[in-house]
Amino acid sequence: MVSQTRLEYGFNGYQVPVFPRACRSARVRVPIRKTSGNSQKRAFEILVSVAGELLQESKTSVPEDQQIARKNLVSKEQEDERQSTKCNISDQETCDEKTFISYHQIDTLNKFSCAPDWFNSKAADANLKSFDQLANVSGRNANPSAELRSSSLVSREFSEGKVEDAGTEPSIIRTVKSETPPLTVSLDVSQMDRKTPDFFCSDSKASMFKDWITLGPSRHSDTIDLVNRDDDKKYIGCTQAATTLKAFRLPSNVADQRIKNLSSSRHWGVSPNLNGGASFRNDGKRFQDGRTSYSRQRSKRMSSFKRRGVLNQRPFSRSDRGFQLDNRFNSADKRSDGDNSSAAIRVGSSIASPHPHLGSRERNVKLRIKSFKVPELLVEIPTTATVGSLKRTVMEAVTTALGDGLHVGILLQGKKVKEDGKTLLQTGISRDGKHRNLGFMLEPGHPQIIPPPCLGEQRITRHVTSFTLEPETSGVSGHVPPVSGCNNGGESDLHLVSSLPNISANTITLLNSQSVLSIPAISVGALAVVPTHLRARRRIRRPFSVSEVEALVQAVEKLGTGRWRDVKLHAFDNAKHRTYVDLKDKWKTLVHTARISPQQRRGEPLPQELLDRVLAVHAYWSQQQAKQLLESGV
DNA sequence: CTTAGGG
DNA sequence: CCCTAAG
Repeated sequence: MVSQTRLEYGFNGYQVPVFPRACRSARVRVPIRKTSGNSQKRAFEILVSVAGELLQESKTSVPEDQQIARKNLVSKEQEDERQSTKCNISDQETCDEKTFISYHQIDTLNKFSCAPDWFNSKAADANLKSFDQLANVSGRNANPSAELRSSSLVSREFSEGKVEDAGTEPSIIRTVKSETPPLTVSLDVSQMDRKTPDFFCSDSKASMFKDWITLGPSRHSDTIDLVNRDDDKKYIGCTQAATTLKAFRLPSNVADQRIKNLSSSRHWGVSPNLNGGASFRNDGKRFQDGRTSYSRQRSKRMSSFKRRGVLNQRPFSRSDRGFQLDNRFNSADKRSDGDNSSAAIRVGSSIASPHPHLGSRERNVKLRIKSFKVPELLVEIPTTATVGSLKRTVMEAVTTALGDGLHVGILLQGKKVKEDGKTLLQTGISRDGKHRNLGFMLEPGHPQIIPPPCLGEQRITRHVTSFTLEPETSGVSGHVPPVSGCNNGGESDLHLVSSLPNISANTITLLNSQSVLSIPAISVGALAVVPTHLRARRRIRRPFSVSEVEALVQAVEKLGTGRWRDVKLHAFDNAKHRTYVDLKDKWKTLVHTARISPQQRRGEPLPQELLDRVLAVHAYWSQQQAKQLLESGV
């Protein structure tokens, strides 16, 4: 059985791995497995292709030390380049169910830049080469930092029918565009052929979400089955019936090195030259993988700036997940709902019935996501940086873009469907015979209009977004191997089942372009001014699943409160994203939840039995604590 | 680094 | 979830 590598994510020839968050942490292994196994549990991939354009060249010269830093960076990059040529993804792609790729072992970025031959030699390189040349030129002009704005083109493409770059300045982007047929994002299984360099480049060829996504009420429960239509193909997959698409992050061990060279920022602005340190943390690193680095980063973060106070008035505090909205959005004041501040997923929906003989109830709704758009990125990279670093930088920007806080919104005939509890039938999504405009949106979790933080010319914007499709999982996440990479507590009721392949293009209906507005561009001078390492990112919110709560309660029953590290070790050792502080916090909220009325509770409803246990356990250990206090006092 | 609590 | 003071 030939394996289809799922590591190859198109991205203007660059691969953009989008992995479940759990897979990002160090020592996490991601399986490449055949779909012949458990066909009920498949993973998604998102293909991201980002085109860009050269915005402007910075006129500020760069301090000496930065020059040096850049120099180092270059040499490092060159070294990386050399290594990267060796790696070949195909080495891993032949893995079977039992085969894992350990990102721990992989020199991550290099590996991910391990592209098929066509990539390393062909279009992408050519494109990037032009940037390189241009960069060198501008470098001579004492313009060490040119800004490259990577913009997603999908929206425009779709709304205008073609890609139209209004820009007049000769930019490398044009080169890129010319050689790289426009298209932005694709989630495509059938086109994953690595021998098809342009699969992500042409919207005709690479219909983005080639797979049908079947939305249908599960017969069994609310569990979402993610099924691939083709059992012969391989996947990087979750082992659970859950899917999560999130940004990839470096393994912490590599990260430390990388961070110095690469801007691995969650922010769109990426400036390796300024980057003196980590701009992100690895999950779990705080107390597990990087005992040293955590303190290092921590102290760095703390010593540098009190970031909430110094950098801006309210720089990113609550707005971590918010998009930077431009004026029209500000004035629109869509605070209540984030309809505007969303990236759009265009969906061709065909309410086809695979089984005409079945009653309408049992029919599945097949939905095809034609494409989706990634919010505009801004990338800054020194002109002395290598092509390879550019690749990586853009890649990181994109993966970061997909990394956090994005929710999926559903649009039906231009209207946002918010009733997560309703069935598709009730909503009308399953109405057969009529092709309805159906759209998906990537939207910030908590839409907020953020007043542009102005700090002279230093305006920072961060778009921390993610595309998460995560149904419930069955197992206790603390007990499942990280391989699953799927986390729980999906808030979406999406039932994603990729299924039948053949979709005629004419079944595709495009969204009303007014329904989905794109993320506005960020002003040029606004980004990449403040060193990214000064900013830390808030971790994405990951609601505890019922299973996790069960595990937590059980552990606390056994260990008591106040031993959160032990609790962590006992019940959540494998859940790298759950720190003992998290567990402690969760317990806190659990106790609170158990006390309030069910009507006031939010999130996935917890079994009353569980909450009762919480109260009982809490009472018990509180009493124990009191006793001990008394004894020690006396 | 862990705990405990406030935010 | 984040941040911090304390231990």
